Amino acid sequence: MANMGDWEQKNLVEELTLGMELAKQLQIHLNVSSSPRETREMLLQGILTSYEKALSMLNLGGGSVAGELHPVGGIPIRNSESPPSLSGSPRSEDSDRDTREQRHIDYGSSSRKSMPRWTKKVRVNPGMGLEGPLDDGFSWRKYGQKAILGAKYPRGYYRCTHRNVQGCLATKQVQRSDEDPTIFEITYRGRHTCTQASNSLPPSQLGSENQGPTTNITIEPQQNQPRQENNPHTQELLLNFRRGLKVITEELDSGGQQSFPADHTFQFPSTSTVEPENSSLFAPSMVENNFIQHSFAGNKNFQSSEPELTDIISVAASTTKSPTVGLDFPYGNVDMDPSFTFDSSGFLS
DNA sequence: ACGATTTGACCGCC
DNA sequence: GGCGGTCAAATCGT
Repeated sequence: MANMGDWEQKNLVEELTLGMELAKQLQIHLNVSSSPRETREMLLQGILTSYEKALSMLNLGGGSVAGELHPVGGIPIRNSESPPSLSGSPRSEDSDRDTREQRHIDYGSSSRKSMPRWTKKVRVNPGMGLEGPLDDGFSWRKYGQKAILGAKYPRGYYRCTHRNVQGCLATKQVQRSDEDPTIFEITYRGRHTCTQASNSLPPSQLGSENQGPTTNITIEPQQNQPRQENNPHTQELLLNFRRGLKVITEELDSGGQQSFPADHTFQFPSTSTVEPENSSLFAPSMVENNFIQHSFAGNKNFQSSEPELTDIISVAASTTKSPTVGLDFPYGNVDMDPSFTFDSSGFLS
């Protein structure tokens, strides 16, 4: 606490640095005719987001400049910790993407002391399944499930698979929204300290936990920081980004530790095609239709499918494997096979 | 056989 | 005391 100011400044710098990096990438892409427009737009979006965030930081409390982050609960924004590094919303880019995620910064509660915590909401398309949103690129292991007072659905507790091995304390909670069963709130706590997780990069590249093996975006940590905290937030965002998913930050709370953005670089392969990656987990069709961006909130229709969704989620959450290209699971295929079962509770059975 | 999931019990905080 | 979160034994799946 004493140094909040420092934090802010640091985050601000990081944000701006990220923006600069993106700008550089964009510059490169502008010179490459083969560079897909989409990529450029994404980069541009990232830059804008970065600026918006930076401005928000400067205006602290002033509501978001662009209106992207809303502290939950309408918080007076205390700048306490660090804002997400990259959270912005890659705008609502297109519409269709399968899932929509929203993140929230949770500034206030510091229940589990010290641990940064951020929540994101993920909407899943009912008929299709899981996928995307839930797969954040990390390997999670479910260690509990509990009915929450007032909540219609139970909350699932997950921790990093490498907890014992590498002491990674990252955990996450997945809870389905009562209101809109298609929405799941995923709260992350702590950051990954494991070498990484699920995504798996080839050993040679280890050190970067990003999920970027594939397609569009890759983040590369600096050498100095072999294992940096993986801020799920960011990480996921990037993941989604690369997948073309829509990510909206709603709530975040970070305890501040990371220096994330500054060290990463986005890389977009010129041809971003979405690919193999999706193939394993996301069927193309799913990817495209998975989400309807409207809000079908309130549809009771979905309710019928709730169980499925939940299952899906849990599965996805737990499995969290990373699809894709050959380098995916370092750990073995363990996580790969979700065989979900449905259960009335709506969670995994 | 190994590792993940399930589920009731236990623990700590409000 | 109640509730959320975690532990751990039993169970399940691969």
